[in-house]
Amino acid sequence: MNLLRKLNCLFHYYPKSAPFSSLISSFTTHQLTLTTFPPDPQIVLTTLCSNGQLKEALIEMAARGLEMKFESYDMLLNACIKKRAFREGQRVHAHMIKTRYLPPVYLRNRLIIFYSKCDRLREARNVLDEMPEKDVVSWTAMISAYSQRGFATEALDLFLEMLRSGMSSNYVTYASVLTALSGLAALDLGKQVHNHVLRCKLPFYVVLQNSLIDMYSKCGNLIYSRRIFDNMSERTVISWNAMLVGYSKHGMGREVVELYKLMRNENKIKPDSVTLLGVLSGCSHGGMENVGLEIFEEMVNGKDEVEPDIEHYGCVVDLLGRAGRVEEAFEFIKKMPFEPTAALWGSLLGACKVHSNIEVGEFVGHRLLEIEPENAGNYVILSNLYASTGRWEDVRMVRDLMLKKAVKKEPGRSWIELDQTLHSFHASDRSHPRREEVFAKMKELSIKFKEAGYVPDLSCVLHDVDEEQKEKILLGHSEKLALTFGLISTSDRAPLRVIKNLRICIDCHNFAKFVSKIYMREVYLRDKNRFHHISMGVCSCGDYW
DNA sequence: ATAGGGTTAG
Repeated sequence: MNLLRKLNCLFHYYPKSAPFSSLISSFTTHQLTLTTFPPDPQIVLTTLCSNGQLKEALIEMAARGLEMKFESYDMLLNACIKKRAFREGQRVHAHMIKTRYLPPVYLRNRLIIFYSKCDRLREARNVLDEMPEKDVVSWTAMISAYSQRGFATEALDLFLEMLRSGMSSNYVTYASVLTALSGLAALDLGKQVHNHVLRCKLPFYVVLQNSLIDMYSKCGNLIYSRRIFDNMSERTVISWNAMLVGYSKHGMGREVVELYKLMRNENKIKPDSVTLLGVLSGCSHGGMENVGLEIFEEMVNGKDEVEPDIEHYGCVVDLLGRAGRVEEAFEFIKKMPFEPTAALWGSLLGACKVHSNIEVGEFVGHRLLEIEPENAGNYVILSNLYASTGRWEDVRMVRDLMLKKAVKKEPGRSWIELDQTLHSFHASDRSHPRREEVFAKMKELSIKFKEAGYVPDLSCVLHDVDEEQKEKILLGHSEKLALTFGLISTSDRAPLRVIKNLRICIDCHNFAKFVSKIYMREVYLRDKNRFHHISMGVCSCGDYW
């Protein structure tokens, strides 16, 4: 330990670019008083790696050529993982190949983890595919890499491949698979995995329980989440956060605040930054502005509490905006101790749209187009704002700007799970085997709903086409297709659960209300941000989202 | 060389 520190001090006397081995030989002659010289090369590497001196460590690696060992590679890779140093890690990998070193499973797993932490999933997958033998960690590391980055189908495919190969899973594998299912909101599949986990009679793992809480809430079944939460004999802050965020995403402000109070009263687990994000956004989505503002006030004044960071300030902008206090939100942004981010302006712009505040909205919108010109959503909201106040020339101006900048919108997709199968639709999708039935039903619904008072909101269509064409485009929106498909494929009164990868459009939201009212269906719509629970024509989001 | 891979937020 002392030696390490001494070695480290010595290094600073030499130019950093000098090859390491020459450096050592040069000072061994002067420093004979030091205890164990020449130093063990492993200790040299250890020191460099633990100091994060990657460049020097790589020079040492090159100098050692074939003498690199398991421990040396392990050390280097771990340092690269910690620093997310892609280039450096790649050189370590290349060194193994060049020296014909055959890494054992453990080291190959480190390579998979290294590549996936650097966001290089293809490289990670190559390592996995080339492994002569894999263990449970190899598979799990890759599955979780996919799940965490939103590649849910790839994660599931790989999980199936793992099962087929005869490898058995453990609780970490299940937790990763559940994350993938949360992303897809595949409730039935999630339940199946849950059942399987129960049958396996695994011991109690908090991590696994946490991912079950999250899976059920993201699949729209909060009752199950709460049941798991209540039955836990031991909880971590993540358990509380998962439950709080679940209520928040479902717009259940009262439950959020209640659970938060329970957490404070129990006084066993300390809230963290994520807890407060969940509570504040829960108050915002759940229509409890004043409670949220009070909690934020406590954060600002508190002593050993969580210190508010920019995202907490963002929640307050949301809170004020929702309450229609748009000017106040604007002033709040100007006074914050942080530089406002695009996301923060975006939330204010959303509030301006909902409350038709053209003065603030115009300023914020143009500001946003400057700092985030690649985000299509900004153009759409600003254009909708202009449309809602009849400023058609400005609508055209924004649309032209959007065309000029050629911003690409992530294609909207919606899906619905029936009999453990996900049926996915994009706008005006004609690929589904039952498309004819779906389109026939859509026409019927359009007429029926109009009689009941549905007015298509043409301002949701940005294309410059005539009204009839606009209505056609509107009717082809993916969430309407998925809803209609659900309606014709399930029994009367069965609830419908539709998921959309983007935020839901106002017209589709309204359309879903008519579905719920006229067909007496509970409609659960999950969009990018939150859940909409629509019942008898009324939505839990209070029409603000 | 018997661990590592894992859960919440956006």
